Amino acid sequence: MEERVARRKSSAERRTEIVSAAAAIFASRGYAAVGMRDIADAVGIRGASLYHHFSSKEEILYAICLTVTQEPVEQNLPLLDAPGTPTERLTTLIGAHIRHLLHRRVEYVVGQHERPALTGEHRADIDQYLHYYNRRVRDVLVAGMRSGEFRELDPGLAALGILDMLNGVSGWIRGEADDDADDVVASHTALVLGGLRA
Amino acid sequence: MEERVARRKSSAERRTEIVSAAAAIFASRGYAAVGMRDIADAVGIRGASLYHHFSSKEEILYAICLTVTQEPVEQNLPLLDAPGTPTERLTTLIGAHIRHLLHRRVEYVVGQHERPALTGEHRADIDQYLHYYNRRVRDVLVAGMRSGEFRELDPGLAALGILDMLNGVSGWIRGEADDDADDVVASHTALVLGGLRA
DNA sequence: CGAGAAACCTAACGATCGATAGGCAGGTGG
DNA sequence: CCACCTGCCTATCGATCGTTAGGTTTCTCG
Repeated sequence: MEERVARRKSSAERRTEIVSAAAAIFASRGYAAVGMRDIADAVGIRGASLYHHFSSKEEILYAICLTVTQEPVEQNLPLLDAPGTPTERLTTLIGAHIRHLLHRRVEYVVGQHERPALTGEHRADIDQYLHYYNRRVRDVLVAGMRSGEFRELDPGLAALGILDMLNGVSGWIRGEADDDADDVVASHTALVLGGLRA
Repeated sequence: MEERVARRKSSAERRTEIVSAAAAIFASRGYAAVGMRDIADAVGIRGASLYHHFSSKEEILYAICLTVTQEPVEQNLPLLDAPGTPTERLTTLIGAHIRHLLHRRVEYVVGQHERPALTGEHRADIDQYLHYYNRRVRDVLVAGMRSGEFRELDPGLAALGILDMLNGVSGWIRGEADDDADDVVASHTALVLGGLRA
């Protein structure tokens, strides 16, 4: 038996533990319907003790939202700078986006549903990441239209439509393994690039 | 001056007034963060008086969710039964879907964000409408694949992707006039049917 | 015009919320 | 070994929540 006396956790450990536990509860019951005591119960401490790690409930929500806006900007967007045609770069991005979303599924659900609950400053921060991500996707569409690979569509509307389709995956996908993503990545990539028409 | 003494409103008028006022507040601040007194203020009555029209706060949310699930089933889906090729019928549906969404924009925002807050029975009702709508869209995709108009894709995944893209419009569209929808309908229809590729 | 229904009111309930104050214990560096 | 910091505790605050009880005003219809 590897059982030990419950070791005291470091601050960094607790923070990530609280964030992921809160994300799971927020995702299933909604941000405002969850109390600090509910979050505390999930990690085995008392409600008031949460304030040693976060200064408010909204700070926890902010941390969750950051992982689904800052991380994609820092991890997915560099793929758009790699060499290759716009088609190849967009294909790579779609795969990375869906796989990241699968990896942080509950956080995406919270981020998409509870953003209006953020404070002004925090809300502005998150919106800035989202807006930048959107702009970079639009830019690769513009590049593809210039090169003649893509049809002439309104690049802003197309980028919004594509991202809505990708982010919507978090609402219905089951499973968390990378294998579970393969079908969705293949289908959505084909749909975005070629549409339904035979 | 047409100003009259404030006339007492009929029950039916008040109900729709409450629902649309509540939808607007729920959309901007979130369901759980809004109190019955906030809704009452918006229609010029006291918090307790709301209970003469709805038996609970959740009943108001349920009424909002119904308008964005029942109405599309009853108004949009019959278009799929009209004569025409799958391409024509899907095109018609996309236009009707986006225009209905534009007409009930705030209600869509609430319906997509606050569905988890519904009670078991009400939640099941709403999910049933959504599931049926999804199935009918998938069916027209299957019909198109059989006729050779559409490529061979997983029809379930494609239907989910297309509906995510259409419903996502409620998150960023501005304006409520039918003219504002024309560009979005044209762009999204082209994207779904033909994809990005030239 | 009068009676009853309908719409709305004031007042208040128990519960629960986010957050604070102050104390206790266990791990750590001098 | 002791002082200290840190992670967590108990206890509690004031505010606000959804909802109910019971009275008052306005409309409607015979």
